[in-house]
Amino acid sequence: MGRPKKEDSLAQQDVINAALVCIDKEGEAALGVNRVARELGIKPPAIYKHVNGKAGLRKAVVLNIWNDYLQCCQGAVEGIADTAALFHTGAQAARSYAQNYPGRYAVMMQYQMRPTDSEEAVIIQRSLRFFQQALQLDGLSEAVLIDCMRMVNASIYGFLNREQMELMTLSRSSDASYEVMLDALLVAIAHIKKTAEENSTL
Amino acid sequence: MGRPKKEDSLAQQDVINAALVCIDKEGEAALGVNRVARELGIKPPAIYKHVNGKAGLRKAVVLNIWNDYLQCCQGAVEGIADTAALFHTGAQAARSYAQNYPGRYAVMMQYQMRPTDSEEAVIIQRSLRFFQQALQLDGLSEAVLIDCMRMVNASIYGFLNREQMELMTLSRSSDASYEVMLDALLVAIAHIKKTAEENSTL
DNA sequence: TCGCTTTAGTTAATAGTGTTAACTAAATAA
DNA sequence: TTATTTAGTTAACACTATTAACTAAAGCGA
Repeated sequence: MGRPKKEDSLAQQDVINAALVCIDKEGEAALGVNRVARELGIKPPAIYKHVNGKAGLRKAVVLNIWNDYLQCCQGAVEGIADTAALFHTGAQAARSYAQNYPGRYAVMMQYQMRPTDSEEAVIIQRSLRFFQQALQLDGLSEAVLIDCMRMVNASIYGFLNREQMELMTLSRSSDASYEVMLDALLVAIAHIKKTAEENSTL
Repeated sequence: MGRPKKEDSLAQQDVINAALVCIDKEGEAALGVNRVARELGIKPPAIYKHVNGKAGLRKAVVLNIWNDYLQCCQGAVEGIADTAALFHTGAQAARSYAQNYPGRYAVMMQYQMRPTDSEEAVIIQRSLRFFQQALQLDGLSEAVLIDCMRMVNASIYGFLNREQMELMTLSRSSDASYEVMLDALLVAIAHIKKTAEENSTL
């Protein structure tokens, strides 16, 4: 049946890679059909043979970035035993990624993930699991676990976002503020666990 | 000299109001020259007589939303004395605004504020002052104060953002998680203050 | 080998965005 | 009244995303 593959023709991954180049060079706004086609040296309509328009391009690129990001973070914490060290290292890895690839980070975080989409749901699960395992929140009730995860995710995401928005202009080093926040979060988690235990044994 | 004002001609505030209507009806993407002109019943180029293109429109609308938002939050905490109650009420007001006006909140938060711009700098100062006074962090060193403010802002901003991204789909009530986080943040702040004191008296 | 089919790419066209320039008409100030 | 100012217009241009129709090359089966 016809023409299944040719060696030098473009694959979907080539389109994604070109999009990443665009994003790294020019930021989130460079993620568009026309701009990426220009990068590939083809005309815009040809992209539709590899990806489903702008929406499909965005989705494919976002999933790719998320996988890369999670792999980075997972790799950074490999082999660490101590909980606090694990958490700090993971959080630092996340911040490093955001600083090394600000465009990718912005694209990834601004994308509205849909738990209804099976591929995106997998990523959501993996990303939740990352800090969950880093914090070793095992023997907890469902509600307490969720509360802790929501707080940690919100705080770290929020900090990195405010930093990317260049809203950390005050004299104080943001590196130091981040470390202070991570320590404080561990205390906050301990507090959440403690009050939950108290309420359950009343 | 000519024609200073006419009663029924459009003013800049009319353009901003029309933009707010668009945003409330259709979300952040509706903030554009063409869409707003349609809402006003004029042709797109006429908007340039009142506002400096898309960038000027965005800026004017964002400043307007920020003022409205801060007024809302300030009004909510008026007359409250207890620190914890003040913080909780302020944080709840912020969340209510985000829930009542998701489009405005998205526009406001995605806008890259520039401390170099005098009008935007005023807003940044006011917004920082809000949680600072709500937490009554008076007798602290500059560094500790900044660390606390950065953590609180990051956590609250992050939580509201994750919520708007519809990433709080788990069974657990997000209202409850928010309350738990606010309590935990107060504990975290106390911890930051304490360790700072210990380090300074070593 | 010859053709048939598939497919990556093309051109052309449509609809939407933001923006500038040139013009019109009305309202005011002199 | 006359001159000036200005809110709005139309026309045009440069982008964006997208579809339809076409081209040409690659592979499959005969």
